[in-house]
Amino acid sequence: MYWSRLFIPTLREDPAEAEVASHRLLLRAGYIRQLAAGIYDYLYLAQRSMLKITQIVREEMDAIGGQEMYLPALNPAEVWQESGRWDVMGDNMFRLKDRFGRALCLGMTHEEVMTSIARGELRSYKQLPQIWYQIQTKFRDEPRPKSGLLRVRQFIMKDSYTFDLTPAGLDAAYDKHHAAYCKIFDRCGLEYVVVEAHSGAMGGSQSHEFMVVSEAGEDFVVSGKNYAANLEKAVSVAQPPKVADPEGDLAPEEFHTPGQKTIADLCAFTKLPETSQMKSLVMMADGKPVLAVLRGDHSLSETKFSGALGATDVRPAHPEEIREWMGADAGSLGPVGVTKMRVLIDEALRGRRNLICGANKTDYHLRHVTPGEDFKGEFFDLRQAVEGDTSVVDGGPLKVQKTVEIGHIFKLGYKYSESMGLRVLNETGEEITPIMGSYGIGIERILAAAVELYHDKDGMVLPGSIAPFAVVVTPVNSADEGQRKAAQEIYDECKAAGIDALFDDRDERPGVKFKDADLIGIPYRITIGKKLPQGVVEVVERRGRVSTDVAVKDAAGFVRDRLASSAR
RNA sequence: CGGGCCGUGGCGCAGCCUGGCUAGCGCGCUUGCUUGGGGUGCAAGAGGUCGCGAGUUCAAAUCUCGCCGCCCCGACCA
Repeated sequence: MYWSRLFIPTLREDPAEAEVASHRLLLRAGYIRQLAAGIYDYLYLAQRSMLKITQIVREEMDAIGGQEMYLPALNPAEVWQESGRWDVMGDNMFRLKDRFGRALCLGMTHEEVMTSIARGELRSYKQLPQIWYQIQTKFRDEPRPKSGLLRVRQFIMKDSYTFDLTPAGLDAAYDKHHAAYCKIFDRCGLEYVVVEAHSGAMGGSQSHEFMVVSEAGEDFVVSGKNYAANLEKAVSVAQPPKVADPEGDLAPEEFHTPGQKTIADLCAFTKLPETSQMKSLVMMADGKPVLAVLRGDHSLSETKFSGALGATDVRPAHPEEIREWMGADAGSLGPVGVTKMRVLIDEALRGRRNLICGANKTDYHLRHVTPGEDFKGEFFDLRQAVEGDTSVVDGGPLKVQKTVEIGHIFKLGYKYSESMGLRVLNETGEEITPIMGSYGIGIERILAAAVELYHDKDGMVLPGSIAPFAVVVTPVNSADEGQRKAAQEIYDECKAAGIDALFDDRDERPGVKFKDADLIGIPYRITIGKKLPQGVVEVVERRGRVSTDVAVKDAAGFVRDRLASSAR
């Protein structure tokens, strides 16, 4: 392609509204433009990258026996009502009506539609297993779109769905996807971690997330040498208390704490660290109050909490509810004497003695409170892991990092096949319900995550497999006929060698061409300049800016070999 | 949905507080010359309903009210 004929609107300055690196660079390098909050135009360069990414995804999905389809983004309400998700999805679902007033929505994911196909067509065990996938646009009315392509309202997803006869079959399909995802992200040149995750509104049992560590991310991952998990789900060993508990069977004792509301206040007031305090949180679980008691320096994992209760809808109680149930305001709450609700105690408080907590009387607290003795409750692991905890696997240190989710795999179980009536006959002629899995990859998140991982002050440093072009051929002086001619020849040879090449034939100063090539992140640049009379050109690798002099006739071959060796 | 910032040629910004004359600056864009290894230099140009609507005033980019949009923090999040 000839750059002078292309639409690559690079900007000299950073766009004001872009904060995270990938957003700033994708705009500046002319990959994308914004149409509205969370809605982007993918211009030529972005589209080229996306096509390369989707091609990798397609190849690896096909390699595990996936069959590509293309389903409607416009869905009738009925299938979503059948699964129950018409209500569950709430405001996150874009909804509309057709001219006859029929309810429709824009698909957020396609379990329902895939299941409707399956139940209409699959009749026999002989037809299973199946792996069906598509690469298609999804719509989610995010409350707060942000960070460029990282959190948007319309995006492209590879979503696949598996139908199996048995749980063992699902395990195999799940493992195939796990392996395929690793290959996909490896080929895209990403560094990522795979973590245990919770399955949220998808339903189902087991789930893993594929995460790229980045400050621009919004999901937290806890990881150590032999362990990695989503923050909401991670289990860990808490740091020991900073101060040993007072010994003996001391009775709870009320003391006046005017204006001391937060744990930090109490630490200062009592001269005891956070680990000697207990915090009490009133939660509403499926409409009923439940008290959660945690160590002062820990916070509640709502995922673990709802899991412990088997509850589906969990939220913090409102101030009025707290007053109604506890007779005191948040800031003076405690578990002693609480009888009207279940009390859940975090495991980190097991065996502790004579701690401090609220007295359920505004401006009063209790000291010498022992869990299990001075108040009763059920012990569960309820807390979020924190930096400084140690691993339950090997005792090693754990860290908490921000990450971007690029893929997610779920064992769905029978949720959709059951609710939507998918059945096949088995070998003995009995009706059985197939078991399902679902698996997603965010296509533009791969691009955005790659930019987050690989950039420098001059622009993107994209992996060759997903860069919009593999090489740019740059004559330094466009007025120099010899340089131009040699550049054209090298460009032609690159094309003949099957390299995705770009010819910078613009009548620009060399600085402009170099800056633009750096900005848009093309992995290799062949510079034709002052060494041409000696029959030499330079091949500059964007990553690391390594420059190699090569003979004109060897330039295309050199780049081809470098690309081949860096693949995978 | 709560809190905060912002909205002025394509991009980045100044002007607004303290109302006043042809609304400025840098970059980009067009034309000509020039230059040619890291965003050349000179010259001449084009391009703006100052987000929208009401109000105050002799007079509004500037003051007041309402609305819209966007970004950031939080809530939320397959």
